[in-house]
Amino acid sequence: MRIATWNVNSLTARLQHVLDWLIANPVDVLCLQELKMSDDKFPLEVLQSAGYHAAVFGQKTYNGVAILSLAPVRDVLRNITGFEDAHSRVIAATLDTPAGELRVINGYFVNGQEPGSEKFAYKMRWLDSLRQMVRDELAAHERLVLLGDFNITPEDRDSYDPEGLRETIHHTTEERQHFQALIDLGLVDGFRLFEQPEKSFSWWDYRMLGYQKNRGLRIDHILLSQALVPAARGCIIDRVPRKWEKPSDHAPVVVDLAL
DNA sequence: ATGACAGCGAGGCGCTGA
Repeated sequence: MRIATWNVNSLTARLQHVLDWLIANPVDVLCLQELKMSDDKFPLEVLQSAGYHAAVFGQKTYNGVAILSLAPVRDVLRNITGFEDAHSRVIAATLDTPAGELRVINGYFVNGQEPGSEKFAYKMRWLDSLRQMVRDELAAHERLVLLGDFNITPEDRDSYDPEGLRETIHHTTEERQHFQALIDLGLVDGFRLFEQPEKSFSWWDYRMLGYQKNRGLRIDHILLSQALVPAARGCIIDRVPRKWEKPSDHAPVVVDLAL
């Protein structure tokens, strides 16, 4: 089965891209971030017509996440257990596969704006709470995927300018320690299980011809629990829709699992 | 230090994103 994550930067603005991409890439699961719409605006019928079930956690204007799945979803959780959050940033669900159940946690991680800011402090608190939730989820679900827009470059090679951007947002030691702490729970970066081209990124700034110059960051990730690693067959970033007219600034990331 | 894009909700620009 194939599982994908894509920050669409408004599902209203990107619905046709999502539908077109799904026709070309009929993945089993597509996790979306930055819906920027309330639940009542979610285009459930058109996605059902495309064959997908959906679990949605929307929000007007900002944030919002959803899990689309060919298989029905159950045991849906919204936001981080035990963490009061005004933002809709996390949705978790269980799917049944031929090989057994699979837990999926889809996150739109906090941006953080600038180290030292109140938003950065919120990002750190949010990451602390997320880690506790993932720890508990892993204890309950051996086969688990944590994916989404992490807003963290795990390593220097995940940035177009690691020296110039050192200790700026997405590049700080603190953020990278949080990423590593998630890995230390027993997760593996699916993308790095496989040989990848240098300068592989998943986001490019709209400004200053960022995409054309490949000035990007790899901040969208798919982490696999140890039990899933033997099933991993590949992981790619699909840059194709980033070249479409009026694109999201993020590209989809797709993992192929032999499940 | 600032702005460059884009989307949103206003409301004829400001906020946020990364």
